[in-house]
Amino acid sequence: MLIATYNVNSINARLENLLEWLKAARPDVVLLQEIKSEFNTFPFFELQAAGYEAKILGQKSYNGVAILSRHKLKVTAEGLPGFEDVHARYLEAELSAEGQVFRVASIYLPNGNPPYNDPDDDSKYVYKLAWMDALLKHAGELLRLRRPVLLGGDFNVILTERDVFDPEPFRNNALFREEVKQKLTALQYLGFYDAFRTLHQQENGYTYWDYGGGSFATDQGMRIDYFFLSPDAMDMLESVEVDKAPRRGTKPSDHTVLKVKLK
DNA sequence: ATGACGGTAGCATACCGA
Repeated sequence: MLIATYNVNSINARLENLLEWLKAARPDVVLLQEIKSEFNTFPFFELQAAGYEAKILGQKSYNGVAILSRHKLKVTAEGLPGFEDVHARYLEAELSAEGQVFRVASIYLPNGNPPYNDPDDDSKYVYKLAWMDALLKHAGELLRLRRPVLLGGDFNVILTERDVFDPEPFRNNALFREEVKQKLTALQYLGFYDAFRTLHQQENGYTYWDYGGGSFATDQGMRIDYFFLSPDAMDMLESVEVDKAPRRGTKPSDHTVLKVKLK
């Protein structure tokens, strides 16, 4: 059972890249973020031809999340339960595979910049913190299912100093401020595991490299895409890896794929 | 902190992102 997460930075701009990667990697489930598409512009037919059913929470121009699957999906939440949101950032579904019932969520956590040290505009950072509080609350509810739960996506948080090429310029950045690091750490105190870091202590695990300045070539990236697994999912974990192939080709997303393999 | 760079909307240039 192979489950991947990928911030595509527009599903339509990335369709060729995505189809090529699906064909090569043959994942069972893919969590997508920043599809930048609403229902009527989403490439359902192309993905279906590739073998994938798609459920989406779309939005015109910005944001938007989707779940692709080779197994039948049942949507369990469109948007974070209990949180009024004007953005399409959370889609959750249930699927049965290999005699197990899984719960997966595709998460596009708000960026939050500029942070509230900018007196002119604190709204985006305040929104990010509120969004994370709602995620923590709902994550606790998901744990009580006692099922394998996989929360995957672009969390827009650099968890620790080793998760970025140079922590210094980011000290006051909304991706690296103490409050957001604490809130994502709290997800782990609840009982979720940072799948990649649990299995890999040495690799940097970067999943994002800025388009500019040759940052991919020099590996000046950051680890901001994650899989957080419930204990029941963790028991099934076989491997986690960053797949850099989608970041290499022509017209790539600025993110790449993170994938987990379950027994 | 800012800009480079890419995507979207829509037709020139502004907004968004991490």
